[in-house]
Amino acid sequence: MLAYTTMPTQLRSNGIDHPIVPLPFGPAHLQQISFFDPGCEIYAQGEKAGNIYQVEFGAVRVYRLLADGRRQISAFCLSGEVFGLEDDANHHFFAEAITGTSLRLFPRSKFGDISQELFSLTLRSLTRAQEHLLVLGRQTAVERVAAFLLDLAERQGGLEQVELPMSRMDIGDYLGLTIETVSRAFSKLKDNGIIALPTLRSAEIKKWNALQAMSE
Amino acid sequence: MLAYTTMPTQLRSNGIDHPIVPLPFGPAHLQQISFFDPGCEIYAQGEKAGNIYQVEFGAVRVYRLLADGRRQISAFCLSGEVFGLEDDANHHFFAEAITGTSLRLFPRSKFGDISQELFSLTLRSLTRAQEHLLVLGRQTAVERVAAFLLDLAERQGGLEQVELPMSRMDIGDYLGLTIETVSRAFSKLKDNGIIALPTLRSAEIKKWNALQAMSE
DNA sequence: CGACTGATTGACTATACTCAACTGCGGTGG
DNA sequence: CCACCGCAGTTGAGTATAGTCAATCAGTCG
Repeated sequence: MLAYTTMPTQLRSNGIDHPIVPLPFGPAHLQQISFFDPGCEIYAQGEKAGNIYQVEFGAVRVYRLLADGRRQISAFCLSGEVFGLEDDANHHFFAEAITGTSLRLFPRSKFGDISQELFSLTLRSLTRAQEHLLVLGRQTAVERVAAFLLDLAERQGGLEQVELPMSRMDIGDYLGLTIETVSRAFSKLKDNGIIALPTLRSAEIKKWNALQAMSE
Repeated sequence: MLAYTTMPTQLRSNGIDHPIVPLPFGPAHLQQISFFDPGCEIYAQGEKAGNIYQVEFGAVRVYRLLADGRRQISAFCLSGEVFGLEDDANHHFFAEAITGTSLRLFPRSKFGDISQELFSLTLRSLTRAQEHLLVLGRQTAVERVAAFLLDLAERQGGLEQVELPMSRMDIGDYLGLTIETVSRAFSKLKDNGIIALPTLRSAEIKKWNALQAMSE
């Protein structure tokens, strides 16, 4: 549950990392790199928002909580992806490392003008959130899981082997489902031969077309 | 179902409009104003995205469709609010006027640099979408309707009289519910004395605290 | 090897959906 | 001005999907 400023080498490779495209803004000497253990908090709701974060390797969940503990994960961030953009001085969300995670920090205050790149990243986040609204508002459990797997597969380079750094609980809280329903949806896809589940934390897409059809 | 470039005067006042804050970017001579009849399409999914739109008066729904016709409304836009921001050359969503609506158009191509204001608007849209994820993913039907009414009330200036320019179908497609469930939720809130429904297209908030409590 | 945690499966329940009947508001025409 | 019509909305009954609670299984780490 600690953040490091030196790199614990055993964290370097977890199978799902690939070369990232560094963010094109901000002078390099202003960028700081930090390491987070699994479960480690990156920022909390209400905290002052000062940085933008890019994942070097690892995975991050960004989420909100209701008073009674219900949780909605709004995004998983993988290598090369960016989070921490807020419309306010304070964070409205929590961010936590899922696995051992390395982050590149960009202090907002040090930016001069808003770059076209930063704007594009924000628009991409917006589109992603809006697409996810369709999933949560209008899709069944199996459709949500199918769409989730396709999304992850695409973000990991389109390989059929998909790594799942997050728990079933995380997936449920992302898809608006319980862990049992997530599990049943995985089982159904497996029973139909559409996916295989070689380990708990990976999936193999066997029938892309069928999965695509299920996600609509 | 038509768009005008002159103003049909009978559309001017529908009770929910208040003075808007004009967008602070773009020279005035580049801004164009258009009028849309109820149900009129403003843009379609796949269409080339060239403009940003600000609502002068009226109301707009922005939505996506699944192949089988299931619809998810990602946002309702009221006076002063902005939509049409896309991360791509083409629109990913549909936008339609709900009531008679006047829009101020800002051609993207005519902007020079990305202004701080435009960036802020985008971040606000992003936060709004992410907050809505929590509603769709983790709240019950009554909680969704309560949150919806509070949100509308706040955006209309915090008055207890809330105008509902959209149909129950629209509300359902925004909240991920059927019209029947929306109707039952309204009735439950009414039966508990939390709201009144003077007409089909308006609601009166009687017990703010109770409504707030129901929305969590 | 054993204990612990996370995941799966099963049985039952609750919430929201579907289908259908009915109500009432709003608009039109006599 | 009132009566009628049509459609949006409401209400009811039955169903289906996902949630809850509980038991079992599997993978991980001492």
